Amino acid sequence: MRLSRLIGQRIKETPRDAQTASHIFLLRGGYARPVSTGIYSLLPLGTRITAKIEAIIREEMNRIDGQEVLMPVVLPEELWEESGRARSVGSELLRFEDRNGKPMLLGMTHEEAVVHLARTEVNSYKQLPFVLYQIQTKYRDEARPRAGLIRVREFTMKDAYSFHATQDDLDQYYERAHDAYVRIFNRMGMHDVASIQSDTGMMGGAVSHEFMAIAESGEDTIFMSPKGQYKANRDIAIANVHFKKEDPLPLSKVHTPGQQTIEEVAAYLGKQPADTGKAVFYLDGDDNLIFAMIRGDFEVNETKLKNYLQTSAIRFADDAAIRRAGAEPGYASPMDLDAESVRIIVDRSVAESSNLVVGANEADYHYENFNFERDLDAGEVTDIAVVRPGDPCPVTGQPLQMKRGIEVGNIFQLGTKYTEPMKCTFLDPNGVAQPMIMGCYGIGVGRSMAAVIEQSHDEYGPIWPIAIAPYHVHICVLNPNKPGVSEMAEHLYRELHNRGVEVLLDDRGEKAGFAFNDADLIGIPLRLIVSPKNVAQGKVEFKTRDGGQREMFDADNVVDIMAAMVDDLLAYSAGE
RNA sequence: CGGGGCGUAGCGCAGCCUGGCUAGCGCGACUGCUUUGGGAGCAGUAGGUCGGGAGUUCGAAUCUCCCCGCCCCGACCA
Repeated sequence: MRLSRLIGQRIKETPRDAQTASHIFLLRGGYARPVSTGIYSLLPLGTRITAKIEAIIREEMNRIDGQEVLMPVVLPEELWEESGRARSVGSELLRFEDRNGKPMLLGMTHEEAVVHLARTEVNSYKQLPFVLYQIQTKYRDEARPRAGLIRVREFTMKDAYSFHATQDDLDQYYERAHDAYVRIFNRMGMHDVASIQSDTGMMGGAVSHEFMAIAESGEDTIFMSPKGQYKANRDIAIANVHFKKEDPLPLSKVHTPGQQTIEEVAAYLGKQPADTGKAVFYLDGDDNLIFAMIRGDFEVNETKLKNYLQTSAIRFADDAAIRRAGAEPGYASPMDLDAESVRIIVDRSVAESSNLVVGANEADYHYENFNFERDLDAGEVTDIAVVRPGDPCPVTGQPLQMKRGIEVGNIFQLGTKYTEPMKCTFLDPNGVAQPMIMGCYGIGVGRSMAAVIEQSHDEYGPIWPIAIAPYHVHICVLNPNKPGVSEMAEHLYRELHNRGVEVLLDDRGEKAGFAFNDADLIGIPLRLIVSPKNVAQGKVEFKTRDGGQREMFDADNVVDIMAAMVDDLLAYSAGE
């Protein structure tokens, strides 16, 4: 490709709307353009990169017995009524009617569609297991798209679905899929990807992992032990905090005028937040009141609480609801509550600590020396705490580290969540109909491209790993009008192309600085520089985008050298 | 959905508070000449419903109201 013909302007100045590295460089380098909030067109460079990412994914999915299919983006709502998700998924799902008034929707994920396929094509245990995957557009009406391609509304996703006769078979395939994912992200050139335990959310199912590209701009928070023996999303992370048990002191009511927050009460009584108990009231989807109690120095993890309560949505309760249960906002106590109208959930931090300050259910009063076992004969004890950086790892006991990550892939064991309601069954050897057991496996393609930039860039632009770079070699031509220069450049361009090397030729004759800066922004890993000075000496200058190598090659053998180098690098990154 | 910011040429911005002639600047684009190893110089050219609508006014980019769009934080998120 000649740069003079390439569509997609480089932009010198940082666009006002872009903040993160990938967003800035995807716009500045001419890879992608915004069309609407969270909706982008890919320009030729971006399209080449995503095509290479998709090719890697295809190879690896085929290697683990995936069969590629293509399911529709537009689906009838009735299919989602069968699974129950027409009701359970909210406004993220874009719904509309076709010309006949039939309810339709845009697929945000394709469990229903693939189950529809599976049940029509497969009916015997002899056909199991099998794996279908597609690389297809998804639409989610995100409440808040952000950071360029990292969180968008319309996006390309590889989604795979496996179908099994037994849980054991699913377990085995799940491991293979996990290994394939590790290979895929390695081959893309992501150098820091963690597979972590995660919440299963609306997908349902029991076991799941998220693949997180570690990056400051990531929107997920991860806790991990220093050597990675334990890794989990903050939503479900646990810590092995030891709480101090002391001899219970007598319960006593103290006057705490105007002191409502944990900080105020602790300071007023000369104590630490860790010496207090915090009351947080929630309402679940059916407006049932939940009293969550946790030690004052912790926060309630709403995901853990939701999972424990087996409810899909909770929200903070208003003061009126709190008073109806007999509690006093700001001074709420777990004691003396109407156990009929409120469900009391007590975090381990409260149950296993002693002599805490808690509310007295009376304005301007607290109790000192609350002890759960002695003073409360109600409540369910569980872990509803948000892990904090430095809390002890549940596996090693070492301080947990907090990191940010971009979720580039995930894998779920769905079980029969979809196959049962949608009657996707097979006949087992005994002739008995059984629901198929399912797993699903996703990778965000555009998000992966953005994640690679987040992990691999400098102040000038992206530094593409060769496996997904839009081209392998970038030829900068300086002073093409001087004798022999453009001839040399055209010769290299032609010969490298004939050797199967993908070459971008900057034939514009721009000033050196201009050409180099564009080359940096395009980020192709290998660069050749053809200039009058080099041509006169029969040389071609070589350098790598990351600055690691810089060398003069003889013009006579530069084609051989470069072709071999590209082959070696590609083979290496493919793990061969 | 809550909070904040922004909308003037392809991009980045000034002008707005305190209304006033043909709405400016830098970059980019186009033409010509000169230049050529880290974003060149000179000369010239094109490019604008000042986000949209209504209102106030002799007069609105500027003031008022309504709407729309975009970005950031939060809520939410397979």
